[in-house]
Amino acid sequence: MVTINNNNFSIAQIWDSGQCFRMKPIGENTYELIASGRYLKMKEIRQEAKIETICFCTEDEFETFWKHYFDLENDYRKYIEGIDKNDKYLLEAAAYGSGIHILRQDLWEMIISFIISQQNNIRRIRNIIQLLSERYGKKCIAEDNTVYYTFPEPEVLSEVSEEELRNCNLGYRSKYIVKTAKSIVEKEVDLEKIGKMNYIEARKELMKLYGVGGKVADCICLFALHHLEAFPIDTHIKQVLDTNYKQGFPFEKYKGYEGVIQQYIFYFHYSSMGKK
DNA sequence: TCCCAGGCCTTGC
DNA sequence: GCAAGGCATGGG
Repeated sequence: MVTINNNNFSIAQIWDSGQCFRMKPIGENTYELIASGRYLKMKEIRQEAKIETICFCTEDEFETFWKHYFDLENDYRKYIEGIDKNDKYLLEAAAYGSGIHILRQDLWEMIISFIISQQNNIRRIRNIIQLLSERYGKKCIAEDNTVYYTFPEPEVLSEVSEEELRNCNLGYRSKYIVKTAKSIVEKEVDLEKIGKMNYIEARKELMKLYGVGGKVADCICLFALHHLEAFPIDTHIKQVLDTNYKQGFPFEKYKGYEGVIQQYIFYFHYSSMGKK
């Protein structure tokens, strides 16, 4: 068991902000998470402004994997402190989501997850990914005997027919996934190389995948490759920019961490919509 | 019933 | 190069 003492880290907010589709609440302030074949149970304890997060894993597993995964070496206070003091909307958004971190999720999993995300809502995306994992992932048993399923490998999805995949409620996205899985297995698009590219190169390379456009590529860059300068513009962000930043959003003020700012805005706006 | 959800692809100009 | 239309499915 490991305890994180960090007031700018809230597993509840990270779950709620919809950047990770394989996290879910399993009890009061308690969440489970499946990432890169691992299972983690976490509990968030709040006392006034203090946040403690308990991770039910060994010190070794925390140090070698989860710490980096949650980007805990990074102090997010600097991002919030860097916000324009005259920007009331952004100040409020960042205060609301001050516990958000940008996770370092698996590249392949983010590619498929955000292909699924298009024209879709977060609850439905989660259900689809759960179905995919149950049907095409590996069944595993955690130390506390919880059964969980890993995210399906590219080789597996590349062999599934488009028609069969449709049974996971993927709709028209089914063909995107089969084609994308094939181009990755055949290394037309090389994930290892993408991992070493900068933001601009990686984004361009990802857009070679069938079903990956600019917005999805930006999400992959942000949530898997940790290119914090990526600023995905989806329907929520577009609404905010159109109503609160009619003169244009001041990207130049947040150079290098535009994506963190994006997440504060997304979470704030998304929460205000009553979360469909 | 219509509209929308973390858009993208194809077509037509 | 760019604006329209189509696309699966479920929930409000």
